[in-house]
Amino acid sequence: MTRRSVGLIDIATAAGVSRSTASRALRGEDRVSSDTVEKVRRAAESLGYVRDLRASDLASNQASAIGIMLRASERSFYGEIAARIQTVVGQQGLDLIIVNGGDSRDTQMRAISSLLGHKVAGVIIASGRASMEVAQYAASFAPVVLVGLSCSSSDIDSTVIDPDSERALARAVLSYGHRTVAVTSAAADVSRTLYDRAEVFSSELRDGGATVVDIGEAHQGGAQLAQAVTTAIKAHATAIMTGDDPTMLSVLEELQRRRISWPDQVSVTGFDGVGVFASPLLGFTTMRQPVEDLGQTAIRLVMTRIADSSAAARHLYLPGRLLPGRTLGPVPSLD
Amino acid sequence: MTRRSVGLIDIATAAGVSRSTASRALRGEDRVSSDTVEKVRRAAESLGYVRDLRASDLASNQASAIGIMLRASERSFYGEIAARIQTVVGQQGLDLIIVNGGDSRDTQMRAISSLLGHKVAGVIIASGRASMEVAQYAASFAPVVLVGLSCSSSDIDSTVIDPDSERALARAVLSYGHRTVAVTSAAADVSRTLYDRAEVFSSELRDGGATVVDIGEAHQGGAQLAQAVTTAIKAHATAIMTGDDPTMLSVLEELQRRRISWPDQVSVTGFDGVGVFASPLLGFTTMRQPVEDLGQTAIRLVMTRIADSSAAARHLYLPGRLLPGRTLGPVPSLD
DNA sequence: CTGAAAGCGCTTACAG
DNA sequence: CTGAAAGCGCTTACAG
Repeated sequence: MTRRSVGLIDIATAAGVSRSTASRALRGEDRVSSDTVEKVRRAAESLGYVRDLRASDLASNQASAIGIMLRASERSFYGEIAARIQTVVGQQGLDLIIVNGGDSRDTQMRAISSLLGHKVAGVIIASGRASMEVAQYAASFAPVVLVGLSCSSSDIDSTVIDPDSERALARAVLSYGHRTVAVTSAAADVSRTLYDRAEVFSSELRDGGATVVDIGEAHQGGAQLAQAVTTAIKAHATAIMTGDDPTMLSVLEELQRRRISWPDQVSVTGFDGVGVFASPLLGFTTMRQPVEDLGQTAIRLVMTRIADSSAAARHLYLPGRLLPGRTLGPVPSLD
Repeated sequence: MTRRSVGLIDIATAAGVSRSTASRALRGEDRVSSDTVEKVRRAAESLGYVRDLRASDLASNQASAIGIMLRASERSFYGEIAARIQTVVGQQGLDLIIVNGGDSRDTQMRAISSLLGHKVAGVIIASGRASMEVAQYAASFAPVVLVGLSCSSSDIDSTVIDPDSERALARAVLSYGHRTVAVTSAAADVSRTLYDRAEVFSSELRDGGATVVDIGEAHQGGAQLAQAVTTAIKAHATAIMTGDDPTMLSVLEELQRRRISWPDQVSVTGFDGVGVFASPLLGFTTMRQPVEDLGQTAIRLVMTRIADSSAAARHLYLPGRLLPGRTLGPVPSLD
């Protein structure tokens, strides 16, 4: 196993031309005789040449990658988004550098700096915990787009599910007659996304005449989750709306532990509806996020902004799709 | 929004030192007076300097990233692995460049070339469809480790679940009395992993006195899946062993469509057991892959090999954990 | 169509 | 402890 390091000089020599010409031939520029191109290509092929992208990008002042910051341990929703983005980015002939933002402002700052150090053409941030300060910092160096979390910045694009879809889910709960509804929430500085979502749920529920019970964070699992469920039960909530599917699953597991059945005793809804959670077999009532669209839109936004950095920021809302499922049902009749 | 481009010269000037000194101060080398370090750091801070990693790596002949090739649309198992790897890589102060290998040898070759062009310190391949030829090619340039798929190459490390765990799952099926078992398979050139797994299942089942019915590929869904289930039923199989959880889910959905219940009419097993599939609420009988260990081991292997490229290749097998679930049960009694 | 030369933004012996 | 200079592997005006 030889670790060769064949450079441009090597193939230029082999082809009997200058480095300049070799470079031009390899990059497929015109103004190079087809003979030369052929010779150079052949030499590159046989010597196993692979262009050093770092040097190439440096010399030509280009970027061959775009960066994405996410939280490795985040719910699969962001993972799905990342997968779509990866595909689209690849089709554009770019590479994806992925960094783990982690939970704190500091780790996110480091992650972003790393991305910027690689001189990425643009930065995509996909994490419910993203710090706006970090996003703003990144935006002073490169085009930034937020996906899966909204913002109103004038120089950061964003794309996120339409709040109307969140409201639609709340209305679905109302339509089954629920008038005391528990809603999981999150501290704004922990997850802006979950915080906002809880707000939207709550206001829509109240508008529909329901009493909303804030049962706090439940997405952490453990004692907090048990506490949240207890609070919901004590308040005689007939439905529990969670901010994402994993939380819904945890709630259901907790209910099962307590021998409380659904949807006859209590209804539960989730959010995201990606992967397994969308399975009709499992029958979860949830809102499917438009992951494909979100991913593609994110790339489109960042590409547009790379092309024209002075364009006004755009904030695009994409509709979700309600998955009816079987975890939401009518209010239990008082016997 | 100003797109600044502050270079080493700028901060050297601001600090009143040479670029050499500025560079050294920023890199935290000794032999620099603490005054100078302070001045330079301050200047860098205030000017918003971010070191160009491309230039830095180029000049110092170092690599600041490692690369991973996977298939974006692959089952979540690989996604989970990637997430763990991302975390560990970050802890090592490296960045992760992720490329989509796709299905064909050609797309994989391009993906790998791109990684090599970025001069990554090592390459991790995590895709059931990975071409060995491509892996071998990569290995002639950088340390390569395969994760989630086995190989016996002498210059490519690998880490994968222990086949004993696959056998254990087959024995669990046998222990419930099943003697006619359907097994999904895959063409070796489509997914080496699934192909091998089907082989292991089959041989263990036969050793246990069971008749094995090869019902072909079912992980594609659609007509092929329906056909596979039909074949299993016609052969009077009392259990169906699938190669991964998503396939198991598809099979269950198909069974439900046909009003066939489990495990009383037919048992079904999956494989991977990550994320939602491990939920006791859902109760799938599957084998949990040691994703955390696989991810960490992959990094460890690649790091070791970066440090000593002449080390003999290591192939590490990690044990899985049987998740009992409720999709596997006793053979239905003949009424 | 091709080549010599300057330069991309850094690092690092070498000399002081 | 610090600086001038060479060099990392490319690209690209500029001149021919």
